[in-house]
Amino acid sequence: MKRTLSVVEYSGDEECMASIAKAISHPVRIRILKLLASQQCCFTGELTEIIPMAQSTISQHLKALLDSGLIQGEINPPKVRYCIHRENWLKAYSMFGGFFNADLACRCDCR
Amino acid sequence: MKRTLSVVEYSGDEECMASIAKAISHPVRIRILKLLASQQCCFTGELTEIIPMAQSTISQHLKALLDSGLIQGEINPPKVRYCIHRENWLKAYSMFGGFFNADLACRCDCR
DNA sequence: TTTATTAATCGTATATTTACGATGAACTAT
DNA sequence: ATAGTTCATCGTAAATATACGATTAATAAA
Repeated sequence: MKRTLSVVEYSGDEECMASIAKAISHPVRIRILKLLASQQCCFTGELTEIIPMAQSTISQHLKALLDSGLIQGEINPPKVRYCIHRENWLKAYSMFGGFFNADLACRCDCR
Repeated sequence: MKRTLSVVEYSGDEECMASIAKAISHPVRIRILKLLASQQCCFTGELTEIIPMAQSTISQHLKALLDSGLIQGEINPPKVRYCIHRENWLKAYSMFGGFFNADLACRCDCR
């Protein structure tokens, strides 16, 4: 992309919110998170049985979730066990909670 | 994209979460929402003064936010006034709140 | 009527995302 | 050693996202 205007600088919070939002911006990643969170399959390979997608695609989505910090993986040869990353999950909870807090929601008088 | 496997079906909730997450998956859209929510510039043109990006790009991001339902626009010629969409904002609040609810966060015993 | 202002939309270039199959690495079991 | 299992990574094709400048549409002001 051309960027002839000055590059916009964002705050750490803005970058962080955006990157977590991006991690959950695909329905299959939401499903994976729900499955992990509800403990239906902390053990991994099950995901590829439950979700009708190529194994490589699931793996790619898991990597995206790992990179976001929302999950963690534990190698348990030859399997890998994925879990919600509790600490970051709670951070996300408060971050989104703060962002969508009702008090912030438009104090203006449009309609 | 090739899709030789069966197409994955998602729930309405999954689709909805994902589409709102996608709307806030770019830091400039988060900034716009914060500006609107904090009432610093409900009146629009100010955004293009505050944010160093081409007017067409800002407009494009506003459209994305409109499509997500998180904001609404009121034509007030020759200007347009944007606002948080209160009702959908509250929906998003409870949706994300429910999703990231601490109780769901990994009941498994990894580490 | 002409000109100015505001904001959307068009056209376009580039980057990123998403999906797949194929392959490779790490480890188990035979 | 050989074969099997599990999962990540590579290569690639197609779709989508992101940025820009140019243009257009709608309205107000002159």
